[in-house]
Amino acid sequence: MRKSRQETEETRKRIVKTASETFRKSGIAESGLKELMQGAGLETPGGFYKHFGSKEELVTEAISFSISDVLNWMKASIADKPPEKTVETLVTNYLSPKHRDRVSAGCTFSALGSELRRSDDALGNVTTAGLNNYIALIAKQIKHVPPRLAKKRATAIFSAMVGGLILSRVVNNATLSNAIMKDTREYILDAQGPKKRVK
Amino acid sequence: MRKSRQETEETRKRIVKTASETFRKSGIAESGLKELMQGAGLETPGGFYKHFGSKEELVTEAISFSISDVLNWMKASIADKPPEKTVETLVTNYLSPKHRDRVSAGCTFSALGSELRRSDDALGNVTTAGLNNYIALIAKQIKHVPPRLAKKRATAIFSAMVGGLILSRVVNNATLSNAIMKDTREYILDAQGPKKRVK
DNA sequence: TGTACATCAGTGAACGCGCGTTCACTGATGTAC
DNA sequence: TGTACATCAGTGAACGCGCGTTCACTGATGTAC
Repeated sequence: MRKSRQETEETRKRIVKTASETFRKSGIAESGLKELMQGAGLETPGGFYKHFGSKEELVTEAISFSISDVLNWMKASIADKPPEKTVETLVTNYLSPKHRDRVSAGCTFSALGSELRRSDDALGNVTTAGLNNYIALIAKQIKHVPPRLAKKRATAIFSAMVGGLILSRVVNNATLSNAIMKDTREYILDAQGPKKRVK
Repeated sequence: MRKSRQETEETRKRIVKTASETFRKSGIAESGLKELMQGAGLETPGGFYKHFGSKEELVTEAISFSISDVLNWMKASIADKPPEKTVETLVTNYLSPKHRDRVSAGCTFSALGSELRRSDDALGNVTTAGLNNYIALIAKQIKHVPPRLAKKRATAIFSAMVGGLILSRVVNNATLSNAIMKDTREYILDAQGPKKRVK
């Protein structure tokens, strides 16, 4: 039952997309190929190897996809905002119950941060390049500050965003979870905001 | 070859300690019982069930142990410091190459953050209670500010610490890794410090 | 205090299970003329 | 444009492997008298 070139290409894309969502939701080691292939609409895991050489190869591609996907989502979210509101929009959307509760469509670093540490070279390059893009996007929104300092601040802000989201998901308690997001959001926006802060 | 009560107790403690280190280093799913038992000095995995009912039970106890252990390490690190230096000490030690490179002895939230999300009730309670203790410890160091605000700030600061450490470990590039820690450290201490900040 | 028996920590082999991967096969698609 | 053949996406069963867990067994430790 050979498939047309277009169908083959679509299947491949579906496998990558499904994998990127399943990995974020359940973890990489916990996501089996059988499950991934069924999620992509295939009956059996055997067909996987017509598209990829190994699971590791899919992991690299799926992580790369999800990192780009979320970056595009961030860019789109600020496209129609006035320049002085873009940092606030990025931070508020990131540290929101909606993002927290949609792990499978959310930020890769928050979803898989502690697993990506144990990655091979190819995947390490993908995550490193991806992180640089996120930092650069945030840095570009920080005005009235030299670019070097903007980048340093953007790095710290993204650290707080990732840590806040991870902790809000670890916790057993809805009130605490919301408080973590709110406190982190306000901390960033307060430090960032136009009003003076003393001490 | 029955063991004495004291030996049995020591073996149990060794299993918990080894497991807490191996989990942090390699992940929970990736750490097999055979490996854990050998790390604790036992020949075979069979003896495990004389100490624990299941792997899940050990996971809960090992995570609980490592969370307390790191909290004690933090408390000890500031015991001999003047009050106005304790926040700086906590942040600087946490966001340091030494901590980054010693995953197996380091903070549980940074080492396993994205895996702890998928935990059962018992483990969820342990991590939630643990996180509250970390936040309380930091909050107690923030002087000249009402306790409610100190707790909010401590929450955000710990988010930044965890996120910064995780990102510094994900990255492939030593320079970037060090920059993430430095930028996050300075961001926190600058917002926290005694000198005025405008904008 | 000494002896007889019960307990149980740890061994080592085995269990079923799901994993990633391989492979013979099918039959629609693509290619050559 | 039509026909004959080659290609290959996907199926389904099987592979070896390591997982968590179970269990009969051993022999030193603990208990009872």
